[in-house]
Amino acid sequence: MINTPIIDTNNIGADNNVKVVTRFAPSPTGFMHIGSIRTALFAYLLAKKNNGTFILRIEDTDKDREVKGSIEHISQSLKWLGIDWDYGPDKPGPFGSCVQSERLLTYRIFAQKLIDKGYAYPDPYTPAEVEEFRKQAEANKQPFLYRNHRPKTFETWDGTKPLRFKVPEIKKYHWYDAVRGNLEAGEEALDDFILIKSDGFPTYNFAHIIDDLNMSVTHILRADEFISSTPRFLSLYDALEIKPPVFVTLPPILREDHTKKLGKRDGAKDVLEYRTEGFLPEAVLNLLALIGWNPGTTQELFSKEELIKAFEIEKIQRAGGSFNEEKLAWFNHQYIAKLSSENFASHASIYLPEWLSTSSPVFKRAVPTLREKVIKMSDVMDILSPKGELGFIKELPVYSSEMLLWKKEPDPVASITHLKKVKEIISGLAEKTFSSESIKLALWPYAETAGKGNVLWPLRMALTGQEKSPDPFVCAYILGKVETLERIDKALEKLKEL
RNA sequence: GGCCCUAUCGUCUAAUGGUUAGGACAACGGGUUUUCAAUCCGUUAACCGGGGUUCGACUCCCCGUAGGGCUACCA
Repeated sequence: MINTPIIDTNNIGADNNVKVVTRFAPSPTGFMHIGSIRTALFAYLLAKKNNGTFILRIEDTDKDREVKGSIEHISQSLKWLGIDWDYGPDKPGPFGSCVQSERLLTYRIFAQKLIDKGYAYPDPYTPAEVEEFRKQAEANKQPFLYRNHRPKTFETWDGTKPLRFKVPEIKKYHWYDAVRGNLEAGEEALDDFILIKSDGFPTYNFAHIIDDLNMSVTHILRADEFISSTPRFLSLYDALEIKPPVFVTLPPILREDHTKKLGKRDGAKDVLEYRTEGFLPEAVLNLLALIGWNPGTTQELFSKEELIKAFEIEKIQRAGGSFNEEKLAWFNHQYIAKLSSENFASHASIYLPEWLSTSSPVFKRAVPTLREKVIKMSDVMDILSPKGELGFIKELPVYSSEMLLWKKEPDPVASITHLKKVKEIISGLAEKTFSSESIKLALWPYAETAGKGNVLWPLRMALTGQEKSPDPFVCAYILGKVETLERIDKALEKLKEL
């Protein structure tokens, strides 16, 4: 028999009066993988789309892997992206704590229930003995199944040995996944897995099921490595006589060459590294949302609110995708372009060199240009560095007088004439209305008659002394009238040397 | 070894039996331009292979192939 979805996978809140509850359940390992964040995002979107509840649950049942400060790290990562939770480590729910290490009693209670039903027993073997069974099976090219070694009679569990689950019925399981459809697995997928470890902590396999039950989770969103273990979960659901939630399996995020899953060693970054590099949360969120999901339209740019509105389980993809930093850069550029001057300044502030503050007039005049050129916020460092496109702002670089001559028509005498005329025109401009537009407007007629290259190249070089820069009008505006005229004077001196 | 999942341009993806296989990033070319960038316009580029089913398959089925995952007192 094939299980059908228990409830409509979308719009449950609206249709069935059942409140959608999703959760993101990371382990505190100190690293927030981009794929984990994608899982969190989808869980969040599904909950919010249905006016449901999103829970952040910390699965800290493995003391060896735990890294101090991880909860703070996880919280910061999610907050940065605007993925906020209704219940979390800082905010217990009606079901109690959202930190598994603080829920040990609950797992004990359910463990006892299983023992009472005859579905759990202490593992009588030493780890070495179990390992031996495993090796034997491997040598015989057989799948290792602990249940083949299940003791005939069960001892009383005193808590010092691992507590194992006794699979109620060995059978082929069929189940429904909201993304993958009908799935199945053979009997070898079932085994007497460990419920509670000898250190008293539950395993993931056990704890997450109890928590999802207690927290009334309706949809489990998770990566596809859990498909294989789903029969185990189902057999546990059976033993506990509870209905499983809706399984929503997300496609994996692979390396760009698709040779393997994107891991730390393949350059997978912690999500907060993107913040450090100057990516906006909107851009990261947008890109992530589009890996493994899309609205079926040609829309690419989505705000968080638009994502919530558009998100549908049916549009989640089955095949694995990859995280493309070039596209992230494009998204980032889009979002930076939309930033107000004030917001741009606050984002840029930490990357600014010491000589430039966000409150300085020069910076304010440079903002539109910076905003246009920056791909990621940290780029402002390069752009403002001595060799950067706006490096000339701090001070006029040393340049040779020959550079003042336009390559196509190198004429010192003409250049002096042009620069003098340019100086005269700029001098006549009012400081109040000094803008790149007004400067261009004033200079343009002369530049057109005398030749744009002849006039504008020497001017740009006089102001910047460098090969690459914005156009001379912008440069003059950013420098201000006084500085502009000073630099032109210097250039005129240099030209006389020729 | 066993079990499971997946397969459209280089990348992210659309298509749910009938399309000139669409969009985006990247690449390339062009317009604009004193330079670089930005911007605008355009071009190149894909149904993993083989069998079925069907009047008709990217779409459904089977077999290969390739990739991924699980096979822990990790999650």
